[in-house]
Amino acid sequence: MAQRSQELRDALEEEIVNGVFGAGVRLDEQELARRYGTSRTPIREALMQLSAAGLVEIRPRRGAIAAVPDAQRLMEMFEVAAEIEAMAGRFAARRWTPADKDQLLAAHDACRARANEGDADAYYYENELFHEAIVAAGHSGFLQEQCAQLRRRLKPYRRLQLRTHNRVPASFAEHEAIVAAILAHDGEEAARLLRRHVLVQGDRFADLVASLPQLAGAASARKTSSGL
Amino acid sequence: MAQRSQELRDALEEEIVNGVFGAGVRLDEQELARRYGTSRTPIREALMQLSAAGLVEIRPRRGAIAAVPDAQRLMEMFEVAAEIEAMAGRFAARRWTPADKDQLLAAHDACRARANEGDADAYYYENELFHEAIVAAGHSGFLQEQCAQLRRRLKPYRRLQLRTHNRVPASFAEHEAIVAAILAHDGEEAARLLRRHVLVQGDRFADLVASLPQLAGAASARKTSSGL
DNA sequence: CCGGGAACTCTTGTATACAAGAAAGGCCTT
DNA sequence: AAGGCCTTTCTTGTATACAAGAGTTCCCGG
Repeated sequence: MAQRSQELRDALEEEIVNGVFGAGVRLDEQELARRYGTSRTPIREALMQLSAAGLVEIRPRRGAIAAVPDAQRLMEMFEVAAEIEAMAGRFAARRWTPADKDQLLAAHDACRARANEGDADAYYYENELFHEAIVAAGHSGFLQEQCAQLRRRLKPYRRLQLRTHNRVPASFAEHEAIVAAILAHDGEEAARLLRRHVLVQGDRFADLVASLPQLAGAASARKTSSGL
Repeated sequence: MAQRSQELRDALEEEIVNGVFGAGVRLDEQELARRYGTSRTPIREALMQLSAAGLVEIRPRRGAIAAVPDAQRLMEMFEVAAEIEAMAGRFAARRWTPADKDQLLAAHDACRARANEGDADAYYYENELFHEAIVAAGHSGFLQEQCAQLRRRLKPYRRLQLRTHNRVPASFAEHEAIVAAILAHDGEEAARLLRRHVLVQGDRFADLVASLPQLAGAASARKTSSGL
């Protein structure tokens, strides 16, 4: 059973990632403590963890602010995410086992079902499982953690992408090719396809940025100075 | 001027990364507080940050233990590090500016000088700058941070590698090819070369593991913190 | 002689008290 | 009236006090 400070960390992360706090908003410890019905101590511990994860910036003696990424940084994150997923695909192509194959195909079929229904939100969920299946087939716990962390931070922006551009049919078609490459043990091809697949969302990102005032004006979100 | 808890975070990170605490050793808050001449509060906040960074594991109500990676995980980390550096190379090949080129060549020349002197430790230092120059040329602040974080954690193992296998001449030769590929804007080639370059250290890692009893048997929690 | 359980101890988790720096606002000077 | 300095207040950072769960030990029963 997680301690209070861990629950708070998750709750705060959720709120920050979902943009409940605007870019650069000050996170007052007392206010948060009141809001969550606890003392400042667990709040501080949660903020420390989030600071290490890059979700908040802590300026000594001057409080914590939500480190909402600006457009530039978001692009960089998408770019890295694409490469990391590609890496996972390369690993998966080399190392998949029959069990991994079953998982992958099951996830792929689930995507097909949701795609045919045309439900973007449902597809998004199955899409996540599909990508997780690829990562799992890579058999690298460390890579899995890195993926999960990055994915959590990009989650709201990704979901937005799928919905606004109605990418679902194209996304599913790309999945088809990715599965084929992985099962054929063609790591390079799988990596290339995955890179493009994930990056498409970032490529069109410039359009999205223009439509999101909160992002366009996010000049105050600065690089995290956390050494971690 | 960093706060106490930030200094403590760095100090503890340093000690953990350098293996002052053996694998799985319990980090007693009171003891650490005594040792650093402070109260438990900043210690706890430092541990929280390190937990988010993956350097310690916090088990609820049961204290924190040093999360020293075992051989398997270390391999995974090397593997991911290799891919990430490769990614940086691909970016660099696409985006380098004349200033980046100067930096890269300067770092490369410094490596040459140290390699000719045959000083492995000095070479190791310049080698780090060389790789940092590549990452910088990729012009992605996010990637830069990811690299820095991973590199810090692998640092002690990497240095060990260069010294024990006398890889310096080979390493420098590989640098030569990498520089050429980047300056020729050949991202794929740069990535391929970098992946191999970094991974060599991991490939031979099995040998190293066998020679380090503290790693080979790291599954059990031992109190001998006098290691290395 | 060994296993189970209850009391005890020790550590962690949380709240509160206190110290010290930062922001804000008023007052005095020019 | 404007600008700078001082004071005041508010927030963060650290220490300590307290609560509660986990581990340990020791006794008792089988």
